[in-house]
Amino acid sequence: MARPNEEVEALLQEYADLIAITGGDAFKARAYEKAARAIGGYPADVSRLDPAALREIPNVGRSIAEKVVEYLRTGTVTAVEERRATIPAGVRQLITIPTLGPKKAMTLYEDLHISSVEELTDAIKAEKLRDLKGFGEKTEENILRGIALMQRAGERILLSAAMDQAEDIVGELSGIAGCDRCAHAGSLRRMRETIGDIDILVAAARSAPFMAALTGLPSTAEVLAHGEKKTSVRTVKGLQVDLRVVRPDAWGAALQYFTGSKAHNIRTRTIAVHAGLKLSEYGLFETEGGRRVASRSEEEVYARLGLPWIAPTLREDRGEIEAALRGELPEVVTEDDIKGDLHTHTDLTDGLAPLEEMVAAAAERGYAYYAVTDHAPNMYMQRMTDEKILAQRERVRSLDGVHHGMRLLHGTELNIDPDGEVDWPDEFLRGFDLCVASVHSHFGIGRAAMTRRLVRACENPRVHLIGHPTTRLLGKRPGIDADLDEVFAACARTGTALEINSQPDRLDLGDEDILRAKGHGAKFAVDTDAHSVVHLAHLRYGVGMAQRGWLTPDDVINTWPLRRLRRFLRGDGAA
DNA sequence: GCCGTTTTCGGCCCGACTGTTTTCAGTCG
Repeated sequence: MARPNEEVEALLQEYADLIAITGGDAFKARAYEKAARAIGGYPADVSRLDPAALREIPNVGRSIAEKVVEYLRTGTVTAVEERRATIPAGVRQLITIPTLGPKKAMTLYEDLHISSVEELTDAIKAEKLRDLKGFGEKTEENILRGIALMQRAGERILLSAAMDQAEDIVGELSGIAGCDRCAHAGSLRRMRETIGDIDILVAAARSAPFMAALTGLPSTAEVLAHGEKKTSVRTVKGLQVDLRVVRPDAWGAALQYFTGSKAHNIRTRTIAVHAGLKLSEYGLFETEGGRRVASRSEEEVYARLGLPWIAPTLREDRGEIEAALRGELPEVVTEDDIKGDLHTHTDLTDGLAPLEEMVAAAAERGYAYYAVTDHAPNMYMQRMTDEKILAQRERVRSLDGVHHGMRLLHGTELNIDPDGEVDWPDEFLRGFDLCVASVHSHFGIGRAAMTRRLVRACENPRVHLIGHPTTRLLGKRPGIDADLDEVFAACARTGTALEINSQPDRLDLGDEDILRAKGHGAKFAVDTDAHSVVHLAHLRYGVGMAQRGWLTPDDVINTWPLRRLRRFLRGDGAA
């Protein structure tokens, strides 16, 4: 099951949505939203907290603490159930469509009895919406575009959500007697940004206990297939899970088989055929006579094909086979290589945790350095001022080196306006150790203007790093329209790094863009953009993207020792 | 509903954009 904090977060968020849709007090809805985020980002497991400790969480008071306790004890909350009963679940689905909020959703339900995305699509096609007050042709177009975007994401879910579910299942199966090995494979192991289904592999002499365990999990909603070698289920969240059980001596061949993309596997099997061999999930066999020549480990299988072990994140047939054959496979960056996070927030702006907690948690991760980069004034809602950021700088300086010698960088996340300008004048920006600059609004200014905007930001000598460069939100918002090749070239020319933002719904840059940017000679920073302590652990997903983009530690500035990083930030060439 | 006092109510992230409207509601960050 998901972390209890996340379950509670989802429940409170749903309650907030229901309040908003049914026209309840907007501040009350906001209060539940804030509490939901605070609990989702709270480091301690809420299911282990008593009511008094729950109220220690910011934005959690008596009423919400009681609801959390009720949920943890009974699995439901009466108040939420009552609201649910007043409105079909599909109406809440409607507000996930971009440009469609609670007010419009309620109008659609009350006036046209629309309570699903399908009904909404039909109503638009029948031109029924344009007669409603507040709706028009443009509204219809925007809604249709939003629906199309959601459907293109299809049934795939975010990498992080799939990873959580997979790790729960692997945890369960690993505890069963007779389990020799257990791991996730497939696109999840390759760290694709979204996941269609989860592949789990077990090595064991007997398969039955594992198959039974999977079908019996509380998260299993439906059994799609149930056999000796393979079992498939659908979870309550609608995700398909395929479990394969193989004998321990076939582990490596099975893992290789179930990890590679289809294209990568075709390549490896073809290599086998040319070598007089046959590769399957059970091993690498001689075509003549059928003797098994490799199967125990992936390394053994690849070696017998004349290849080094290839990192799972590279197995997409994007040139990794050729590179391996030439002995030019990159030593991709790993989570262990990352020496610090260069884009993080605190509760001075929209983060959840105070500076001291973020810094302490970062130090626990073993970082050598850590940058605090709260929002600058042009994100008006954050109400940043010169005084506030300078006061924070004093606090940052006082914490420098305090935890395990971890060094602190004081930075900010600037807002790139439509002209490519940023928040503060040059003189004030000089006071920061590090400036991230990001696009947060005006997404539709046109390709030429957007390209110019980003290039100008790169050319600003105070800007070190372009945050979430395309500003895409997976399944919600496409990336900006810009000539990215021109932007990447500007980054390489000016010594401005590109962020690989690890937030699971961003993963921005994505792998294809990373490959292109690397081709231009740009450098990168893998950051979490953490708004709470728990977000710091999202780094793994950004590292996954970096690997899929073939990046080595030398390409990633926050793997570098602080001295080299500082040279880069000062603009001394490519450091 | 939460928070912080000005201790028990009043304020709560605030401005911009879009598409509707004919002066503004809804959505977004």
